[in-house]
Amino acid sequence: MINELLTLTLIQAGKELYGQDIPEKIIQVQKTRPEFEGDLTIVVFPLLRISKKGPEQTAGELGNYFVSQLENVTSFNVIKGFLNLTIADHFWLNFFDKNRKLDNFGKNEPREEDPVVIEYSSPNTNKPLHLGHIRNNLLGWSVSEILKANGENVKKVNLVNDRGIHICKSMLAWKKWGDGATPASASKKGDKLVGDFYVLFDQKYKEEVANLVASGMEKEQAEQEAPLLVEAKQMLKQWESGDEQVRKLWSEMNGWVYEGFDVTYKRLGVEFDKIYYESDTYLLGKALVEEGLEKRVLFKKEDGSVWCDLSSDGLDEKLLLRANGTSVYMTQDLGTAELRYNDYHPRELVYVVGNEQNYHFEVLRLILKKLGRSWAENIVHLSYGMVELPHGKMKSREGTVVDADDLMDEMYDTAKQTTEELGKYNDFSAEEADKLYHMLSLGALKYFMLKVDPKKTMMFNPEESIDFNGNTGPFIQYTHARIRSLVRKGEAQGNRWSDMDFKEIEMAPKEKSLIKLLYDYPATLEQAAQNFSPAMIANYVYDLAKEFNQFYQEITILKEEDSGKRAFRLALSEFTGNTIKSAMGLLGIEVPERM
RNA sequence: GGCCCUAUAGUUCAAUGGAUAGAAUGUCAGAUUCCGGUUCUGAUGAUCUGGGUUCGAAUCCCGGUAGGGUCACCA
Repeated sequence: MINELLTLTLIQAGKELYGQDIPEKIIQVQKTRPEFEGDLTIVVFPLLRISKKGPEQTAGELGNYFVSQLENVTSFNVIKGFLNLTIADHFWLNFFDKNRKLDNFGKNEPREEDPVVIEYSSPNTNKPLHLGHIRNNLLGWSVSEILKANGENVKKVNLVNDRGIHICKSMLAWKKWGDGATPASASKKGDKLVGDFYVLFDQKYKEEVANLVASGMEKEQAEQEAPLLVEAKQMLKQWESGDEQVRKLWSEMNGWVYEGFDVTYKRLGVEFDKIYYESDTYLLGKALVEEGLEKRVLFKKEDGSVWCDLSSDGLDEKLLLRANGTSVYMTQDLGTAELRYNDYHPRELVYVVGNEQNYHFEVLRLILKKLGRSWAENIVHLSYGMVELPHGKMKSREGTVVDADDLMDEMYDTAKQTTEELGKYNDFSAEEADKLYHMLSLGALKYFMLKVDPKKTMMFNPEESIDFNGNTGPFIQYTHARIRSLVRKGEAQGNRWSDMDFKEIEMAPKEKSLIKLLYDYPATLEQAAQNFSPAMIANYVYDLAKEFNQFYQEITILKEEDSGKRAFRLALSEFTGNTIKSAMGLLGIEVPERM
């Protein structure tokens, strides 16, 4: 890497010119802004205390040193405190030649080490997946791929919340009013069917509460004592005590939900190495609570409930077991974390969970530490922002929830319509066309959601998300298709470039800037991995596509008369296309050969 | 109210403490003897507010304003 070389040389310069050690921290090597001459820039302001001279003079002395010491630095210029270095063409061409044919350009070989376990998706089984889950799933999947590409040993896991009062509500509604309906009989996805009964429960429950209030009961009491809720709670108890009838219905309805989820997951293109179910793990947390009581990390109140006192950490008391001995969310999560640690001994346990649960994870880590689990420090909460709609938050009561399947359907239709209007490839078979529309619609959706910094709340505008112009997935997919078309034509024309040597070629400015951008891919990938940020990849690949389009617009390729230049440009195009494909792949986005 | 997070062109997003804050979209004006016009070029337009630290602040610190999250024997 040229940056490291420059850094080392600068340290050497500090010794030779000023007799001092330059701390690496204060060295800043950055890309030269396009409006200035040069390729890489060293900011000299921080070095003034080493040189004890003015910025211009320091930069000048350093510039001379670089040129005299490094063959790859051909010239320099100084503007204010910025030392702009020009890197030799043969350096860029050498990079180009060495990397253009690699199929793993920018990626690292897998390292043999303890895994990074990434939990994402984590659905409840009482309702279908919606827009919020989509951000979660896309993020989790993409971050996993980015870490893998960076050489990490990654395990993707899902934690399904398959037990609790919520699923009992759906079950109860189904028993009362379902009339034996199944996904097959209702012609409905299983998750949708179960979700419908959850909604139905809520309606009927509210009616009951309203009636009770009308007959004179206090609202609070009515909410507690409504027969439906009492019955649902009863059902939960039956579930916990292993009642055969309840368990049977529970398995059956959850089975429907999983079939439905599988369809959505498959369409989204996500998958998992292992799926945990809370029904299997919720008891483990109780063992940890026992341990905590013995170690006096936790305490029991008079009513039998168990708590953790976190006031010395600036937080409140946290409930871990209810007075009736049943476990809560935190209890389950403690157990799941321990199980997962035992399963994998991971270097890092990453949880892709919305930022509304920041407090939860702070507490989780604290309690595990108090229990003496040193690996609690390896818990990383990849906390992402909420997805908002132009008219505010999604609210199920107001019917503004954007359903995942519906959204993908709409995007598919738009992709189809847009492509048909252009009418370029009417020779596609129905099957090919279907595949293309799928590719484009998911490309638009995934790119739209992943290009935003995960930490930030994002605005989801359905109309803009299916746009095909500007900073969008289809724009990049189009660029790729165009490159592939170019390459095919280049080959058909009889050009051959794979074994050619381009070290002596003279680069046009647009060619050089494209190569320089390609050079950035490995470092970008590394940064994206460090920051768990698919957005960095998305922004990079957009820049790359744009840079290519400028090159393409400005420079003749197939009609270039010099066969060497023609081959070089085709090779550069092919390399760019491959890098676009690679980067988009990390976002879970496929790119077409034709569109 | 306590704690946490956020605030950048009309809008949606960028910017390891570094040069004149970049894109997209919108609006206006242009480009094709061409290799795919879902492209390219130009114009327009922004750091919430007041202090502080620094050679240098959108970025770090303090106060204010506005918005969001969270503080359940829900998950």
